[in-house]
Amino acid sequence: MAEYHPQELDRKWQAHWAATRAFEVTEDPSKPKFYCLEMFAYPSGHAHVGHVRNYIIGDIVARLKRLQGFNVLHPFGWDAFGLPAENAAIKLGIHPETSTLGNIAHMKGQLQRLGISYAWERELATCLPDYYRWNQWLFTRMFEKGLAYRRRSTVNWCPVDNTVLANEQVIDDGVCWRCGTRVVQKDLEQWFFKITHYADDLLHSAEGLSKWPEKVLTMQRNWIGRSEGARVRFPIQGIGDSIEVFTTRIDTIFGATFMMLAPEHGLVTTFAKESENEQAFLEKAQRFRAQDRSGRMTGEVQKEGFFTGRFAINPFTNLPIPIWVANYVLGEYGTGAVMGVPAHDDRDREFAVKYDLPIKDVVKSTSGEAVGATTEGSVVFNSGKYDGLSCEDAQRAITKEAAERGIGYGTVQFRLKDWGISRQRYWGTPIPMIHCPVDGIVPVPDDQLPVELPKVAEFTGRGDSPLASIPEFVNVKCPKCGGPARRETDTMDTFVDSSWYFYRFADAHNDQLPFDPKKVAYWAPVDFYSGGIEHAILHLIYSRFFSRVFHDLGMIDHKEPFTHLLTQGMVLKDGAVMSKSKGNVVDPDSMLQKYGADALRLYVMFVAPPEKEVEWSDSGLEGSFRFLARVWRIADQWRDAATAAGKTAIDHAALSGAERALRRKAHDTIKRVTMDLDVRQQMNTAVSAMMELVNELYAFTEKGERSAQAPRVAREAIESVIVMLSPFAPHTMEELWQRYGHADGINGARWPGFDAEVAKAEELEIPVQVNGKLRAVVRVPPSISDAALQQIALADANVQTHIAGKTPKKVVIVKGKLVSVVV
RNA sequence: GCCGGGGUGGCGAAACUGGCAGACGCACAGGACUUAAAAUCCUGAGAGGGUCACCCCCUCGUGCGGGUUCGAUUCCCGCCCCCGGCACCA
Repeated sequence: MAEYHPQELDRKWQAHWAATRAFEVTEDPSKPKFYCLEMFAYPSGHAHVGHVRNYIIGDIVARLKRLQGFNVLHPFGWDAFGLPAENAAIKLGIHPETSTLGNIAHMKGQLQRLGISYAWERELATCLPDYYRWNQWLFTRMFEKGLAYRRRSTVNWCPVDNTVLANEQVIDDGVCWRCGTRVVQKDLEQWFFKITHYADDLLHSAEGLSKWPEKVLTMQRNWIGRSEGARVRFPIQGIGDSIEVFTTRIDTIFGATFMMLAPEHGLVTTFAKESENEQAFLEKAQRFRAQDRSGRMTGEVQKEGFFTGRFAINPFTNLPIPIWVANYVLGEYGTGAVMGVPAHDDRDREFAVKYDLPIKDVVKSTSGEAVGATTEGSVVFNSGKYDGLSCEDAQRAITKEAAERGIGYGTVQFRLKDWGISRQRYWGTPIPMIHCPVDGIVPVPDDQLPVELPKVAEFTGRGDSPLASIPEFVNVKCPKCGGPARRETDTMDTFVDSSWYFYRFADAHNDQLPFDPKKVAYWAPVDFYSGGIEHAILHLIYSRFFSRVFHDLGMIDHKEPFTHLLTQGMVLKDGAVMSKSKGNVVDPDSMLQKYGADALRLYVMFVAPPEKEVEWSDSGLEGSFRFLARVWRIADQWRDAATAAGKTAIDHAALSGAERALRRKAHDTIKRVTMDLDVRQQMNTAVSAMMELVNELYAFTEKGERSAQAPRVAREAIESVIVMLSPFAPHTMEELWQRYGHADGINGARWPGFDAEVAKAEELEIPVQVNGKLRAVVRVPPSISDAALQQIALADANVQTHIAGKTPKKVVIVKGKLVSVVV
């Protein structure tokens, strides 16, 4: 009897897979392709079981698809740029490259010890020049197309990390997403990607992402935030200028009794100059701006404002209305100015009541009552010739008039903003631009790429871009005029790196282009993508943006990069997400030493559906180990007889009852597991189905009557389990497969098929209800007629008791399912 | 406030199209094996009750209250609670 020693099997088969390059692939047009990908990893140093769950999920899918005959691309890489490495350099004096490459080596070892079937030859790390040069290449393409541009803008500045943060990186109450410090405002020249160019497409194409979680799509829709409305210009009384507002409620424009500017609005300084006390005016506006990110987002801040001294003319009533500066008007949304309609907007009402501004009702319900902010079943009044129109009709008609008069137009406004990508940091992709006093901004020519990161020795943590303090880096010749010029010293947001790495995997070593379009055409889009829900907006919108950019560059023919998205649930320990600081991290390596890789893999798949959060349980892991040992033992017990029995056809009719039952269970299990994995994506129930079959095998071995064909039937059942379980427990199953006489390795095996006839039950157990309550279960052959079934059901003693001599009013028979008697 | 997802035994969960609620596992209990224990194999178990010698039988039970239906964890209406996201976007 062979003992089950999983650690030995882990070593043996991992060495075998590496030696035979078992998971390396090339394009093969004769086979259907499957691109299986897990979100690549930030090399923090150590992966805990919360991280590895994702890789295990992906590996189950990859191995399953291989068994089903697909040519499977399953690569892995490293999101290797980023702040933590640079912060460590400042603190500990270790160069980011040293720590990053060290962390990568360690984590790669962890993944290999789990037996994840990656095509390691395609491994990439974004911090290496042969990757980030293509960020730079793409940046210059986007610059040429006007998709990358520079502008001065107010940015979120983290005083601890000394860097600009994207709006998306400012979380909760206006704090830095990494360090939790309160963000302040600062004006800087910044590079932007024009993601808003694709806002409508990103929104509408989301409808077609049928295999994405609804939750993610909703988050993206909210993020893009499309609003239909109109822009209208209000002339300023006394000067030739005007103020443009955006509104979704132009039907209420006759009720606009004041106007508000965001504190950032360009006219604020103009109005300040003509005020009595310019200094005080500007200070008040400045105070509002400071509230901006911090207080304003929590809703704690009260609505506040002050009168500018100027009036605008409502172009529809022709009445003058006061222009105020208000703290609740956002500078970066719409035009930074809004019309105040206190009767039909809750916020404006609050403001008007506070400052005693006039309130004029212009919308009422069809029955004449006051309506607040609703449009449904409402009509406008007090609105001149538009009186009596529904809100929707009034919107159309008033927009039309505004357009005809040349003072406005219907438009669509998005909440989505262009993506600021400049970072004043060292450990990122240098932005490939040169500032020339003669030629202005000049892109670095392709043949001078990559712009390599210099190996600076000192990290001071000062606020400036570290690259700015390296003269050899900064001082260059202008590519156009050859004169002295300065290099751009900012680096790119690391989300740039992760927005297209999945295409690079299709052609990871190309040194002419980011990828060969033909290779990407074969592999892309990604068929199965899994990762954390925390990337629902940022990474997954940016990637959709980049795929559109590549599409418009003519390099790919699809627009959506990920066909099927799975957001895996976190693994909790003691009710909390695992983290080093909480000290509740479960280290996969210690689990591997105790139970082997397969038990861990099986456990995380069995404990719950993949998208669900789970609480870590040592005894649950032990249970999975017990199951694998059980499979091992039953396979070992039958091995000699089963392999001797060969693979001759089974004479089903000649089997004993117990053998037929086992065979039925085996075929039914294949059916269930195939459905669960393929159609329903429910790995946990697939595992429990296999557990049932193994239990049945034990019962059969213990006491089933056997014919000469018993070993043949056992072999069929056991080999089915070996193959179906191999994605979950590849090391153990490879070993058993070999022990059952297969020299070719389980990679060469085929997913088992099932015989629907054999899988069918020989006898059905039909529940019988009387007045909706279960009263009996009758055993009948599947071929039974309704009439015969009814007769048997009614003949049952307990059924008779509950019918109590009455005549059934109705008998419902659902074929193969149940009999329901109504009396 | 708005949007999304949930609420089923002691615990993780399952129930596919409206058809035997709780598969499978964990923990627990009992038995076999053992000098003993561990491991292993087998058995039991939603709660309550009846007959209790057994086979069985009955009532209740999927957050709460209604409804549709022969029949509801599943569909409809109205609530409660939990988790996640968004939140002055005009």
